[in-house]
Amino acid sequence: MKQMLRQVMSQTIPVSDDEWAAFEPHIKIKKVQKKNVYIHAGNHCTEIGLLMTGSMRQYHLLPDGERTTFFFFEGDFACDYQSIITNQPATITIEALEDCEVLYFHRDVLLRLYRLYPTYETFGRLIAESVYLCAMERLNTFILNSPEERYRHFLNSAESEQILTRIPQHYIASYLGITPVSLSRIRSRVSRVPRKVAVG
Amino acid sequence: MKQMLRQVMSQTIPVSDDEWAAFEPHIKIKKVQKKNVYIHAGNHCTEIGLLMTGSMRQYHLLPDGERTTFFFFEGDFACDYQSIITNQPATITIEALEDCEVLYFHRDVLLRLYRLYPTYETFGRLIAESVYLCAMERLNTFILNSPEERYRHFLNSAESEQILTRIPQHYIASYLGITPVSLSRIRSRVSRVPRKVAVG
DNA sequence: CCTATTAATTAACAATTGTTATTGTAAACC
DNA sequence: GGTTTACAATAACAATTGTTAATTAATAGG
Repeated sequence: MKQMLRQVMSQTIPVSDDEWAAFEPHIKIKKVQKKNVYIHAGNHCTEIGLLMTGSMRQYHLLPDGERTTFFFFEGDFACDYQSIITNQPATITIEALEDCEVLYFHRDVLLRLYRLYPTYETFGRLIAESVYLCAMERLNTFILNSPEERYRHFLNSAESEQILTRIPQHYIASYLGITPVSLSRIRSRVSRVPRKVAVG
Repeated sequence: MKQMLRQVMSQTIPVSDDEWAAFEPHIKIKKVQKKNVYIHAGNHCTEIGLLMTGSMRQYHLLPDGERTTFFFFEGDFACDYQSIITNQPATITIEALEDCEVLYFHRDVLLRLYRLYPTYETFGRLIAESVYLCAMERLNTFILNSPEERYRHFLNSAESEQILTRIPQHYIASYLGITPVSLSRIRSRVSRVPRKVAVG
């Protein structure tokens, strides 16, 4: 079971047996039932979870409702990474959309491993870098594209596969930064006209 | 002169004398004149520059024009960090808005230091984390706020000080994800009405 | 100092999105 | 199975932004 975490980490950097031995005892397992909250906004996020089964939704609570900002599936690390980094209270809430099984460990375990093993420090850097790349890609779709372009872009992305089949549409709309009504309109527009292209 | 780089790095993590000695010889200086391009989109970005004097603008080239996505001032690291991380061609262009002096070093120098000194590896992680935090903060203003709210948010941010005094408004508009015309309208709206608040 | 160029404001109109409400559909629960 | 609840599609209207163009202001160069 815990080997799954080692395997996921190995996709980033190989972990030797003794490096793993220093980590393995600190890994725990929990279940989060559908509709239950895994990370609470306002609390300090101290644990990092690897989603084994199920799916989760991340959202911000605003004066006028919630905005969904991310989805987690099998093999994803679920946490408020900003809270992990800064040790400030979480600004987002993560809730289970399906029954979930989570491997998790305490933030401090990772910080200790950073100091003890160069491999983990490198792992930490590579994770931070890859998470940065994801953030920039997402940021760019907001800065460079209109909502309709963003939806088309989303359809062509690798992530859309899972999301389209497992996530309700109004959460997807929120994730794309628009209202459910607007997404529905865009969808009907997109299905009628393949693409708007300048013609010479 | 080069000590300035050491000082900037020390804000993140202290660098010992011999760690610095391994780095210092690889640091070079160049000048970039106003309106000249420092990083070219399409080229591999292999150098990381620390801006000593002057200011720069980062932008994407799109079919229908350019979108300004960042500004650099004294003490900022100027590079296409995505290109540095992935070793893929740069997607952004960086040009000098004022005459600039830049301390710079090759990407490979940093990668070698990562392997040789844990301190630099840790530095690399902390930089990646802090750059991630910036990206997320910016992303959130796009996801959670309307253009007008984004402008108000920008006015209250620390970065706005420098930007408002040294950057032309149409670049700021682009940076906020709107047209110059729209920013002008928002400004006149904002100056007339302090804020739109729900009243009971 | 004057001119040429670039930037910012304003206005009018088009296009898109947000908002609210209604209808139809699907899922969940008893 | 029938009811309730949640979800998606559609329509009508308001609000905001994009677009184009004209005017004014500021800047740069000779």
